[in-house]
Amino acid sequence: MRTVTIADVAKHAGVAVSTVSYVLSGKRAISATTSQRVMRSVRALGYHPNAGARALASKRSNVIALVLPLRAGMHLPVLMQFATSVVTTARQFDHDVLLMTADEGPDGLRRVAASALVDGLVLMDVEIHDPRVPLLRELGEPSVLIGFPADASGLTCVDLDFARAGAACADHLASLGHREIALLGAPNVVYKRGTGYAERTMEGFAEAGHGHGLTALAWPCEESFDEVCATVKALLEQHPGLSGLVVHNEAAVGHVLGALRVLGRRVPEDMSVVAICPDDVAERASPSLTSVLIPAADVGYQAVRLLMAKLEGVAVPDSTLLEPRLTIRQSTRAR
Amino acid sequence: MRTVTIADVAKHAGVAVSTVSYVLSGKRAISATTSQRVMRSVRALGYHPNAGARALASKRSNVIALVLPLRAGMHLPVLMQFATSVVTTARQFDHDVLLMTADEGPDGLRRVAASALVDGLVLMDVEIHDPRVPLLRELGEPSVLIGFPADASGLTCVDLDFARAGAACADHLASLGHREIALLGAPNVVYKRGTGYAERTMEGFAEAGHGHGLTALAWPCEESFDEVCATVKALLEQHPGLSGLVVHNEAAVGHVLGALRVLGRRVPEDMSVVAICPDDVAERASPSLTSVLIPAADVGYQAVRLLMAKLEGVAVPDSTLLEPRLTIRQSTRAR
DNA sequence: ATACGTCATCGAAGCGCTTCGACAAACGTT
DNA sequence: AACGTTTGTCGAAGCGCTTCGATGACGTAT
Repeated sequence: MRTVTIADVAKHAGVAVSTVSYVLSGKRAISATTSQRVMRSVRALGYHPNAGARALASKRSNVIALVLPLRAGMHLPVLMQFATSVVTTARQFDHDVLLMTADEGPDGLRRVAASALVDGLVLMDVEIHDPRVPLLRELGEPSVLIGFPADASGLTCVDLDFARAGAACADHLASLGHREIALLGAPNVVYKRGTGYAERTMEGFAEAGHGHGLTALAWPCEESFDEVCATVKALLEQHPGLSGLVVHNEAAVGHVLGALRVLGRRVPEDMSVVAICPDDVAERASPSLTSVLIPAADVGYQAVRLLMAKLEGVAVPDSTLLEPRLTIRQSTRAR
Repeated sequence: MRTVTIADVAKHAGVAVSTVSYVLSGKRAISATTSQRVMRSVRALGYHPNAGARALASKRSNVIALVLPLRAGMHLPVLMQFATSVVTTARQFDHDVLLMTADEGPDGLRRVAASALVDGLVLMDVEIHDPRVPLLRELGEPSVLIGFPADASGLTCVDLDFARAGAACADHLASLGHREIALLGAPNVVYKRGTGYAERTMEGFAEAGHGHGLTALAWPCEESFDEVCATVKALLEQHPGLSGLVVHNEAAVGHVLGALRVLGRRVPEDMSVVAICPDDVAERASPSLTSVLIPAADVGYQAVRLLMAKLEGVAVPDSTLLEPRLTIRQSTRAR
């Protein structure tokens, strides 16, 4: 069973090959009757355009690359959510997604760009000093970054507004009358690496806290139960008046609750807890956690939307920040 | 800056286009001197073959599809590990990976196959009655499944040997002298759906347990802390002599430890716990957990390796089962 | 010397599609 | 009635690559 080509469709419909092409692409006006006849033939023969031929002739592959970093301490579930939303959105724009990991290094990006395998790139989890960024500038390939590098000039970036997410947590705790609050963040290695969102959350939290006249501390936090326990214990010893805790570390959030339980602090009676994490994690905890969610699906959608606009030659804003949304559950209460 | 084509390379090296092609593909003998001259030109010009043209002429896109299901209760981190190992391995074979989600339905698979966008498919997380399987048969596209459907005849499948994983846990607990043991598995919905690996683990566990003359129970387990707590409590009340627990539920494993703590059972003094989960989760717990790990990276590697063999026309075994490996840590001890 | 492989290379014919210019037919304008 | 404009369709020229058969230039056997 030879595969069906556009010539087969043309013959079947009794028109020229180019007419079939124009019916399918809509790039020239074709009469309704011809158009219908062609479409009927397309369906009758089960025609699917050959991707390679199309790419060769049109200089568009209708594929975008999704470039994942492969780093320690990354939050796999959230990455996965990003990825699926990028795929789903790309399909809505009639594009497919090529999955790349950054471990192939710069050459990988160079390769897919130069071979015209992809029309554009979405880079996930971009850091302050991300090695992929200079290369991106050099390639001049249409791209969208998820996250913000130090120098974002000339690039298109999308992310949750982590500063406001941190601030929202502080605001919420302040409004409940808490006077001493703390943020437990990512493991130390993440800050050392210069991960923008982690730092921005801390800054937003501290600034908002101080704005309300509160004591607002920010500590990194490792992810094993024992280390979390030790950190929480030290925190409570050094600041006995602490009554509000923000956890920005998905892997540690369960352990923080366990640690508080072990240390005899009830949530929310003795300690209010806010998490920055996906909703399912917040809901699975006991008590369910007041949280700011990371809108992975929306970020992925926006990234693809912006990339598609760029591919169409439409100008897009350099920077897109998504509003955080705080959901109140059972883990916070007035002091 | 026009992109460099094979004709540019040929001119630069003073040879015919076809000679360049043969140097690059190695499909015909080319003298060492010519070959070197061509390679020098390739590097000098920074030539990368156009993927579309290559695919059109050779009928091979050098891209494989990775098809993810999108279901509730899936272990996102494990999926992600699979995915990255598939990508990495594919690159070793000079292939790229197109990421697809099953939510596009059968038409998605049909589309990429018919359009020659991909040379083959890797389907992840295949279930007993997976709707993608009949379609796959119909398409006749080279493919490898991760997981086992009810009828695997004529298909190539890879997976961890979950039955032996369950058995390994039971064996280990039996060897430590435990007489009443239980398995806490996936949420009920997963079994209802007919998820092969979950059922096979249970069966392997129960069979091995009974083989050792033990009482071996298998319960499903929801993933919220409160439900885990209730389940563990009920289990202990109904079976006071229980001294060994196997947890095959990544999301719940932390909660199980928390529940035991709350219920006043020490691990491992009062209760030995074995987990079936990735190493990092086992190591992050307190105490660190004796575990059977899901060899995601190896499964991904094997899947791609098998697919590449099929693409080369080499016959491969229908079924590849990976041996489980049990790592002893601090959560189990002799009774 | 002649015929015959072997080796290295070339030229040309596609692969299946898009797109450009051409062109007839149908329409509106004066 | 003669002339521009649209409108709808066609044919042909590529896009950049692979691959097949042809062609010399050799070395070796006759």
